[in-house]
Parts: sequence; C-alpha cells; structure tokens
Amino acid sequence: MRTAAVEDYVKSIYKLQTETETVSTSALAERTGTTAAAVTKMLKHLAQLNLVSYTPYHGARLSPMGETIALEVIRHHRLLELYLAQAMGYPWEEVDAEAEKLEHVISEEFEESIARLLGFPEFDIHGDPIPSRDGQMPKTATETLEAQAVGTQVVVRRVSDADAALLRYVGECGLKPGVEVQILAREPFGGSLTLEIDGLERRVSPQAAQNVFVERCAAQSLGMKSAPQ
Amino acid sequence: MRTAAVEDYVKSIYKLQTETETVSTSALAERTGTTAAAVTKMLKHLAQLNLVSYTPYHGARLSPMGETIALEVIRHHRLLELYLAQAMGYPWEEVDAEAEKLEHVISEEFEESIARLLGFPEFDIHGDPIPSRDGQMPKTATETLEAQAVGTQVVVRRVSDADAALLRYVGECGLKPGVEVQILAREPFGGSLTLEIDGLERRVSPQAAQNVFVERCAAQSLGMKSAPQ
DNA sequence: ATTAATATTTAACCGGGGTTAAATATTAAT
DNA sequence: ATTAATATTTAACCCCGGTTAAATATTAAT
Repeated sequence: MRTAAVEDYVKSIYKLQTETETVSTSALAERTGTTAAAVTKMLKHLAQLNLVSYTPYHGARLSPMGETIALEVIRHHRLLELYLAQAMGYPWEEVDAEAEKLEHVISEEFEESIARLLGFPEFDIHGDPIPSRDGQMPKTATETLEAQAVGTQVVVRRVSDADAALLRYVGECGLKPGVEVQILAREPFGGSLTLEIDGLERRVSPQAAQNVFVERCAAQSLGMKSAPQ
Repeated sequence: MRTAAVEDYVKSIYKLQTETETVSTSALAERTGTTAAAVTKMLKHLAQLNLVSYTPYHGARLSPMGETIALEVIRHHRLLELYLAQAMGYPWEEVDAEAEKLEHVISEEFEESIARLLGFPEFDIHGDPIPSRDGQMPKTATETLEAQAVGTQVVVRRVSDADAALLRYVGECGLKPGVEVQILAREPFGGSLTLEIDGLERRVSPQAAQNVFVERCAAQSLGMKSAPQ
C-alpha cells in the first residue's frame, strides 16, 4: 500500500541519496524523526514493495519505481508550496509544514489544477526545482552566497528551506529567488557579509549566506558596476 | 487522538443525528462503509474521548465536544468544496471526493485563508450551509422542488450531493443554487416535471426534483407571471 | 410468553507504524 | 588479530482501524 508513511520514507531516501551512495538506517531514522528499529522494519517493507533495494547492514537505494514515487511526492510538495505562497498568501517559511500534510492526499487532478493556475512553474517559492510530470528535475544553482568573492554580482536562485526561522530571516533580508545581489564586503574570520540588495546596503550572517544559493552574472562579475570599498 | 477516522465517525454521527434521535450501530456501519463490529469498537473509543454518549445496544449521540468537532470538520469540508469549485474550476460533482480527503489535514490557517478568499461564504457550492467558526449553522431550505405545485415560482437553494451522477445531471439541467424556476407542468403518477429555467423550458425527472431544495418566492407564488398550460 | 428474527457486541485475528531492550554485525582502534 | 565502540537488526510489545465468526441482547411475531 502506498501510505503517507511509505511516501515520506521514499521522499527521505531520495533526498539522502543525493548526498551518499547508499542510505543508512540511522540517517533515515534521524531524518524521519523515528528510531532505527522502525526504519529497519520499513526498509524491509519498502523492499517488499519493490520501492528500494535493501541490503541488511548496508543501507538502501531507491528502485526506479521508488524514484518515480519520490518525484511525484516532491512535485506535489513543491507545487503546493508555491501555490500556498502565491495564491493563498502564506509566508514562505510556513508553506513547508502545510505542504507536508497536503502532499499525500491531493489527487492528480488537484496537482494538475494548481500547476495550470501557476503557469506550469519549474521552481517553487524557495527556488527548489519542481520535477515535471514525467520526472525531469530542472537544474538548480549549487554555489552558496557565502562562497562568493567580494565584488561579485549574483542572482539569488534558491534558499534552503531546512530551517523555518532562518528562512524567515533570509526573507526579511530581501534574499529571495530572482533578486540581484552584489557582495560589497566580508568581515574576516566568518563574520557577516555586506551586500547591496535593491540599491540598499544590507548585512547578513554567514550562516544565512551559506543557505542562499546563487548564480553568478557572467557580465558583471568581471567589470563591476560600482567598485567595492 | 483526533485521527481522520475519528473525525469521519463524528461527522457521520452528526448527520445521522438530524434524522434519528439516537444513532444506531448499523446506521453508522452503513454510512461509513464498515462493519457493525468496527463501529461498536469505535463508539467505545469515542465515548472514551468524551465525544459521544454511548449506551450499548441503544446507539450514540454526540457530546457538546463531539458536536464542536463535527462542525469544524463540516466547515472544512464545505469551504473546501466551494474553493475547489470556485477557485480551481472543479465540476461540482467532483468536489466532495477531494474535500473528503483534504478536510482532515488542512490547518486553521488554511481554513481561514480560503474563507477569506471566498468572502466568508455561508453556503457551499451545492447550497449546503457552512457552519461559522463559532459553530453557527445557517438556515437552509427544506422543501423539495418535487413537492411544488404547478404554477409555483421558486428559487433553487440547495441540491443534495449524495449521488455524484445525479448531481451532474441536475447541474446540466441548470438547477443550481440561486436559479429561478417556474413549475409549468407535472406528468401524473410520478412523471417528470416541466420547468421554466432561465426562459427555457426544461424537463426533469422526479428523482432529480426530489433532490433539489427550493424556496418559494412569496410575491410570485400567488400572482403568476405566465399562466401554465 | 415463548420463539424466531434481527441487531449488537465480543473475541480472535490482521496489517500498518511506532516503541524499548536485547542480540548481533560491522567498523575502528589498539 | 583481538577488543572495544558503534550501527543495525530482532523480539516483544503498543495503539489504531479494520476483518470474520461466535455469543448475546433486543425486538417482532406468533
């Protein structure tokens, strides 16, 4: 049976798989907020359903079927996040929790409706890529704002939604996908960055900057518009 | 725990309570599509949670707490139905099934959002009353279209959503809440009714007419606009 | 008032998803 | 290579929501 729990595990495995070849029991337990024992049992169950290949003591990987389901659930989740923010006025740090519950119950029709209403978007409100209905995942930026050299001109592409409080802070700083940013200065030893956002000078913590992913503007990265101090 | 199952039972009891003083095990079993044994167990559980008063062999009634929960769930359901139809373009015979799943997972915030977007409506897409946040249920029409005398002028107020196929048919006849209808003729022995809807002559089955609830237009019910044949 | 029909409850079971505690593998360290 | 630390699995248990089959109440009928 494709229960909400099964979908959640599959989604978690999908995400952990991007970091490690094989997903360990403990990593899954931590991510799902359950115990290792519960994970072991579920992995056996998922293997039974042909959603993962599982070697006891050596972790699991999604099967093609498992991956398909993961992408469907992630598509639901991210479309919902965007819809909640765009159509219903949710603040972007709250959409994740609501989408987490809705993703398991909406029909294909509902998914299609909101996708249409949103104009078949490729990225959600945080800039996370929305898999297409046939499972294609749009490319997304991987360089952090924190890693940028002083003087660089970048566009924000994505903000990690892992921590709602941080997300809120980052949003208040004006660091949202699509926003252009110039790195004006960096305090040494892990200090904050000084940025120019929308013509205004802004200071952001390095932790925040580590959770903001950007794309460099080729044209501006060499010849800067206004020289940094 | 307030699970989806608990909410569904409470909602079912609420609806059955309007027809009979006390809700029997078998009536609930039929409505929830389960067995009498499952119902007995759940009734004990609900009594434990103080959501019903339950006398073995003599049925159950909602407690004040149970009624509150029932009204909350019904409010979710009907707001969702209206939202799905109005904002998302669902056909009105499909909204029930989708709302059935969503009603258990949306947050108070979600509820408030769609209520606001819909302009704090009092009736859903079928004309069913939406309980207010403090549990007030708007009054609704109880006379059926079928029961109306020839020559009567009425306004459709509500259409039973019990049968999706029938609902679809009724909708195609143009019998939607707010529509004005004049009863032109009635075939004897349970035959169909001839109506004037929107200036057009329409014939509807008696079964359909029994599922349409109307309000008589006081002004027109005596002096008719155009005489029936 | 007794019997028959019907409704309801109880008992034993199952699957899903979780827990803790104990047993067992694996990995790291000496 | 053996030991110690750590990760994983197994076992026994819990709750939830359902099932079927048997036992028991209630209601209807004679």
